[in-house]
Amino acid sequence: MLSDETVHGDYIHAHEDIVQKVNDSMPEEEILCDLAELYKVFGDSTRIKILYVLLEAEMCVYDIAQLLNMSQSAISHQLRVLKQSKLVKYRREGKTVFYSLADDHVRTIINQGMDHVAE
Amino acid sequence: MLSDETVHGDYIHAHEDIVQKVNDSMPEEEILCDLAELYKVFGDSTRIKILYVLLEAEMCVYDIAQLLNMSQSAISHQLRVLKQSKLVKYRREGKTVFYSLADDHVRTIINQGMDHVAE
DNA sequence: ATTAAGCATGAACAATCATTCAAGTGAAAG
DNA sequence: CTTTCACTTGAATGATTGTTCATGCTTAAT
Repeated sequence: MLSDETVHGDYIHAHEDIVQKVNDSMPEEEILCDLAELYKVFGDSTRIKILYVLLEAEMCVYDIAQLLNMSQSAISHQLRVLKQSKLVKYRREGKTVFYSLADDHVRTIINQGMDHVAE
Repeated sequence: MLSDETVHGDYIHAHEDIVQKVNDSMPEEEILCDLAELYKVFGDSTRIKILYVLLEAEMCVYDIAQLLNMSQSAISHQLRVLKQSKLVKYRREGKTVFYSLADDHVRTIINQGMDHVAE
């Protein structure tokens, strides 16, 4: 029986050493969830478009809405998500609110993704 | 009236020049949607964990399931998504199927995200 | 051929999410 | 103070999605 196989709990599997090795080098559960949350924000075409727009210039809500052919409410909702994830910041000027990218990190992440999409 | 404002269609807005500039430099709709689709795949904690596991070593479905404390079916479903997005590849050895990262691009994207999460 | 292990797949269900609609702020102008 | 503009917010709704459960497929061994 048992040649290179290992008994572990109730079942048998054949790669105990690998599982052990990987288990040691795994980051905390929470870190990985945060990472997934971050990517989830990028994983919507409306939000990607907004970020792409802001890649070029700071812009007010109404103009973003017009550029993307969407309601100003929809844009505002998504800007809220982007704001909560610290991907954009805003500044008020009279009645108008201007949004812009929070930092250059966002730029890097988007470009990285583009490389993969472009193949 | 109209100082630096511009009439455009039915409404008035104040930043025609910026809108024009951004509109010119926007990639095609389809490219941006592909980009969002890519990030959507990274935007799930189970899939991120799978990718992280494969970052260390190639591994069979059952072992991944055990490592993440999840059913083999759930893992298989997510591996299907990762496969369709060309993020992982597989190789068969007898009854066992070994999965591994498709290329080093995946590694780069994950590390990039980690930088942002770590702040 | 039968059986079992390892994995894939389809339907179903709960949960999450993006948009719309309607109503509510805050700032500036009359 | 009232109105208007730019934007925000909450509830509602339709769509998408991750997991489970049951079943089917592949390979190998008896």
